[in-house]
Amino acid sequence: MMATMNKLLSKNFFERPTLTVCEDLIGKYLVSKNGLALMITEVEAYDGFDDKASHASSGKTSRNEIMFESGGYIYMYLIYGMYWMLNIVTGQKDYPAAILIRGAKEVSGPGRLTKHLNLDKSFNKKILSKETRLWIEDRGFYPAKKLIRKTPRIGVAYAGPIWANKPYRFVMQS
DNA sequence: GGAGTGATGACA
DNA sequence: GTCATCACTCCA
Repeated sequence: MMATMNKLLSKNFFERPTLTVCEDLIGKYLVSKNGLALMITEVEAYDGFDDKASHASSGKTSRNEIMFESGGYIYMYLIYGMYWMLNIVTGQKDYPAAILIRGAKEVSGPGRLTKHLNLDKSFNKKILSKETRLWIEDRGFYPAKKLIRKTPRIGVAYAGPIWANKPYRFVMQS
């Protein structure tokens, strides 16, 4: 009988195209050093210079500069003065892209997720790794692609109809 | 349906 | 320096 392998995803997993990484992230485990491991079930892509819903749509700023790095970095930002959003940078250097982790099997909602894992600004610009105390593992679970629903992103009406309606949200059916 | 909350970015 | 905005959550 084969033992279950928990494989820590390496940086090159995140250096691929954002939408591909989104689909592959569903069913992976977000693990923190305090022992919590949550199965990722909902993510959103923010991809490229032209994406009007992305923080990077108007160029590089001190807040979003980490989005321009190569994949595997953590981008944390505060929203509505209360909630930290956890994003994983994707793609190649100088191409701004990231994935918002919106929910897990055990915890739904991006703000609740970070509160549950005690994630805040201190994780910003760090790389996913055991040293950082936050990483993502492949635990051998691969959901059927037809169980991954693609929908428009949440809360991005400000981006205008074209970008608000892009099917950039990936949700695993429960 | 509506309020809370404060860092950030745009503009002057 | 000002000020509007916001990749959300909770309570009614």
